Amino acid sequence: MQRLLDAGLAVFAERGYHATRVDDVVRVARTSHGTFYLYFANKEDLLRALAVDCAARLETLSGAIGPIDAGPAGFGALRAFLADFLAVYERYGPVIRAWMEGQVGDPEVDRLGLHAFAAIRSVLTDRMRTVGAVADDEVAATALMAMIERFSYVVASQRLAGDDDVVLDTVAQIVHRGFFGAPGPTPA
Amino acid sequence: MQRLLDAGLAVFAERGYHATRVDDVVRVARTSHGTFYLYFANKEDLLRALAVDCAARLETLSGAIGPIDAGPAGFGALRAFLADFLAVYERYGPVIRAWMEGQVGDPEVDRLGLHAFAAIRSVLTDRMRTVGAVADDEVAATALMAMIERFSYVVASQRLAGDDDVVLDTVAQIVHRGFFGAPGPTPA
Amino acid sequence: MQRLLDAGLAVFAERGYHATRVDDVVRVARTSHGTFYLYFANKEDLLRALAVDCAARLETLSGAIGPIDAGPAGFGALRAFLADFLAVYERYGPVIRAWMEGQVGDPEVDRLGLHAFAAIRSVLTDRMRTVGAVADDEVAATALMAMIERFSYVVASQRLAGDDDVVLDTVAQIVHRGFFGAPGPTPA
Amino acid sequence: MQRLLDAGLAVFAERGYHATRVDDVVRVARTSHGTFYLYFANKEDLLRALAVDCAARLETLSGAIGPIDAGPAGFGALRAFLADFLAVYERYGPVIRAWMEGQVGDPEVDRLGLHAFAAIRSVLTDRMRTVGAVADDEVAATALMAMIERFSYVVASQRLAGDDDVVLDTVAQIVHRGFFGAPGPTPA
DNA sequence: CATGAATGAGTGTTCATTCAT
DNA sequence: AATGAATGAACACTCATTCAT
Repeated sequence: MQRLLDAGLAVFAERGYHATRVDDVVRVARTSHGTFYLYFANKEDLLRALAVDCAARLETLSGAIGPIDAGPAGFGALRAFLADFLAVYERYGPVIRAWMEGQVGDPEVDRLGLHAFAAIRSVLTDRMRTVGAVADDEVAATALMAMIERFSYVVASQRLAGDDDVVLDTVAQIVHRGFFGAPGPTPA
Repeated sequence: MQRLLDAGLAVFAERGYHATRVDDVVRVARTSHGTFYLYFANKEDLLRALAVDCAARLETLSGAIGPIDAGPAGFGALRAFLADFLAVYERYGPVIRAWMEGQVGDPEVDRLGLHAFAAIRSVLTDRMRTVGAVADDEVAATALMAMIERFSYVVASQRLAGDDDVVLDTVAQIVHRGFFGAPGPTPA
Repeated sequence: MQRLLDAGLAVFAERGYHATRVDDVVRVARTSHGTFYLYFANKEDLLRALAVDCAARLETLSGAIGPIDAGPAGFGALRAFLADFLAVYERYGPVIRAWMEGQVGDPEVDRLGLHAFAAIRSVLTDRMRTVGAVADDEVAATALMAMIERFSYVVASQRLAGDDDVVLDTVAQIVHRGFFGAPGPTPA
Repeated sequence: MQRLLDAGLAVFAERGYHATRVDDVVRVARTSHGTFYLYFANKEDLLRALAVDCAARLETLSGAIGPIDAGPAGFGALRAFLADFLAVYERYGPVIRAWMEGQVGDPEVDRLGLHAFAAIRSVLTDRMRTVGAVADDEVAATALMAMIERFSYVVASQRLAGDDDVVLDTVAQIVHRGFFGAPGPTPA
């Protein structure tokens, strides 16, 4: 049931996965405990369902990453990817955080996360492979994902003052230069 | 008491803060429940004590950050800072993760984390202010901290294959170039 | 819920408030811990609920006290009040004892008790004020309540051998004469 | 050890027997847990020791009760007894309350209390037996003791406003008239 | 399909008691 | 005799899960 999925995301976002009680989800979804267990085997299963949705969204997103090179077009592609990722994070933040924090305990949830992130990392390393400007592509891609996740977190939770566009520009700039050594577009 | 602090870090690292039972900590420390509550008011209080220690370590660390400029000396200072942070993370990872994941609920723990990270961010933005190469210093410092924390996590949890030196070089390179636009030392 | 209230009274009566474990109440009520906490926030809350009921019963009772004078009618009114109080005590003894022993720690329970007893004391002093035969009305009313509570206790707990009617007569006699100096009805 | 006995009385008086922790007693007595268990087998044993002392005091007191008749001399004897009892209560209140509330669980404590009170009741019924003015001597004595205990409690805990002499007079008056039907001394 | 009262295993916390020093 | 750190059994309370309606 859609209302339960939405409620789950809302409560996970507010309290975190471990601290949310099924009771909270049920109350926010304006339904009953019985109904919850009609659609989900248990609390973990709700997260699993959300993880499936999120993974699908990220799949689409990673398929749409354009070639990232040292020039302005590459910068644009990178910035677009960051913006897309942020959009997914705004809805599926709790799922992505559960993946990054890696302590849910459910192997299926972990698997979905590892798979989704591996796909993105693989596309990114592929798109940026030509450069060879960094010592280790795998490390670079991991660091990049970490940075993107955190930046999405601080933006999504409004812990970072400032206009979203400037934030996106700044992060894209750092990443672009970090990976290509190119100066990138001059900051406004 | 030292045994309890060590056990706390070990179990928090393995299971995560929410999932660790006092019973686990007590078993690892080879002591009893009674003894635990002799030294700590409750589970949160153990994390608080660890947070105090960790904050002190980070305080020292942030005081030792040298000037970071576009040249090789700046690169060295940055790499040294990353290495130092990683060393702290290797012990206090669970505390730092609790801070980043921000869902412990104890205001004192939060305060310690915010304070410690603000100190580091402030030193970093100060040391790197002259450059003016990024659109927003605050955003840059936040993104930087996020990246450092995640990179420490993947290194500390051995989720990243590869020699630590190469990892440090790669991350330092990305960061240095990202913030200064300089090519940095040629990767080996 | 009614079963829990009854079980609470039964176990409080048998073991005393402090010594009763929630487990006892639950076992007597033939229900589970979960159900207990569904209806009551904690053990104190159960006592509180009982205290509310008891206070209501005493409220009714104190409203029904007739004018108590030196004559046979006054004696009858007093005896009737004692009998009524005893009836309430037979069910709510543990609550009344908790009030008299005054060591529950819950301000709301204390408030209910003080209020209920103040109401009775106030009616009694009012009804008996005309006499002026005692040095201090407030002291007299307090001593009277104490005597009534204890007498109820020993009767309710069968610690006093003898027919209830004789006991009632004896106490009413002592009280009536104590307050009015009148000989009262000749003991049978 | 005397300091432990004193501390026990102090803490029992403040918190009640069930709610006092050995730790409190030890802290007030400025000694250690080890020392406590050097002198007393357990917490109950402390109460038992205090009960022995209190019983001895009451023994003395009950031996000193003079003949109580309807005249002024009887009133004086009664008032003197009340004053003596109050003096004992001021120190041993917690013990007497433990006896009256009858829920300590230790048979020896109960036995001491029952014995001490039985002695007083027996002396009182003996001293007042000649009168024959009440329906049941045993009931009368029980009610009397109850009244005395409560009156001592409210006086000792300063829950009753007013000069102690007036309180003593009032209670003695009520009791004297209650048991003898005599008007007693005119209140001042 | 939907409900929500009932359940009880699991966990945090307390505190009387012990014993090595 | 005195200490106080250590113990663990006992208890209060929570919350994911079930099932009769």
